[in-house]
Amino acid sequence: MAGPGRQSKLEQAGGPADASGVPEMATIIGYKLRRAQLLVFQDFIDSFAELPLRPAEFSVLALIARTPGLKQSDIAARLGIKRANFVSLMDGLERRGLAERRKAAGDKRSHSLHLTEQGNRFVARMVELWQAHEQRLVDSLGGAAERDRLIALLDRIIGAKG
Amino acid sequence: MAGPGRQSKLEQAGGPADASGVPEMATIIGYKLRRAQLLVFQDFIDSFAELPLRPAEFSVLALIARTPGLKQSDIAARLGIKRANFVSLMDGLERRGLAERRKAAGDKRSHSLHLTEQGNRFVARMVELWQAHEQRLVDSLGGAAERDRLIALLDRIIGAKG
DNA sequence: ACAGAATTGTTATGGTAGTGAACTATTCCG
DNA sequence: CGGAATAGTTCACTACCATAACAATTCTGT
Repeated sequence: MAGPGRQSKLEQAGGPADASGVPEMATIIGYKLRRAQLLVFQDFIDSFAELPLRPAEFSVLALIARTPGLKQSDIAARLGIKRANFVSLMDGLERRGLAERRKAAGDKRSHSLHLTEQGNRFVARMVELWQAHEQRLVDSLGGAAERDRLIALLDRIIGAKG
Repeated sequence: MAGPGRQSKLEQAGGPADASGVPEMATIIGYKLRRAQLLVFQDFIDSFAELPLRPAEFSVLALIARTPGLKQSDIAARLGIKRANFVSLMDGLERRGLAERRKAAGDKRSHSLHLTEQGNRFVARMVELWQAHEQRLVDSLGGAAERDRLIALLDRIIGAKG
């Protein structure tokens, strides 16, 4: 708690800190993470000016495309979306004719989710736009190897939660 | 656009994709970034249950502590906060007696921002709690070297925007 | 010096997400 | 069968972010 004079024990968790230990924002993981994420999402939004599509909608369509027939709760849970919030999201996709709820076979409570024909065409174009966006990111990182390293590091933070 | 049968040109930007090119969420940079950021912020919030303090407030206090006397617009701009939204944020810190607006010397329009005495004590405790949080993150990453690698990769995405 | 442009802080307002509680219909289970 | 659990939905509430407008002040060019 005293003034200056010692400097050995600093630098354990945070990066450069001033005499009082207050960290510089540039060295804080959460801060950098947030800034990077906002920029990536903005680039995503810009990339999809033509469609348009928000990140959450993209993830829902991609998941339905890969695993059609899952019920709403499953899709929502896999994406970390509360089922209450998922309703209006799915309403929007249905209103646009991209996806649809079907009465699930065995369970009259649940809906199984599928793409429509139009949804399939939409997803094809969506994937093209996404690839351009993702390629831009990979380039900024310096290559696919760096992309993999970044994903691996983020996975360590995310841990078992997949 | 045809069916299966070719596979050479895939894997340019995105990771594993199915036959139609739809990416798996686990390989998407923006998705992982968002998930990791949400988890980090949640851990931050939990770490500050005792104070309590939100990430944006933390960043403002840390910046004022390191560079007292800056005017509102400067602090807001450095943190990427619109000055309109900064007002209520600063109101809260002032109401809690942690920071204060002083009439700037040369310019009667602007306010220079400073910590109060209580604010200094608060920041000292805040830094302790933050270090525990950050240490937890560094541990999950596998060490300080991995932290540095992550920051470096995120900086590539952020680019010149600091 | 003075008029017009720019800056600072502020208010008001709207949009978008995300949360928890409560409700209906249905299914599960003892 | 009857109570507990589940799926989807609605609702009220909050947090956050953006834009536009405004008053006070400062800057700038002539």
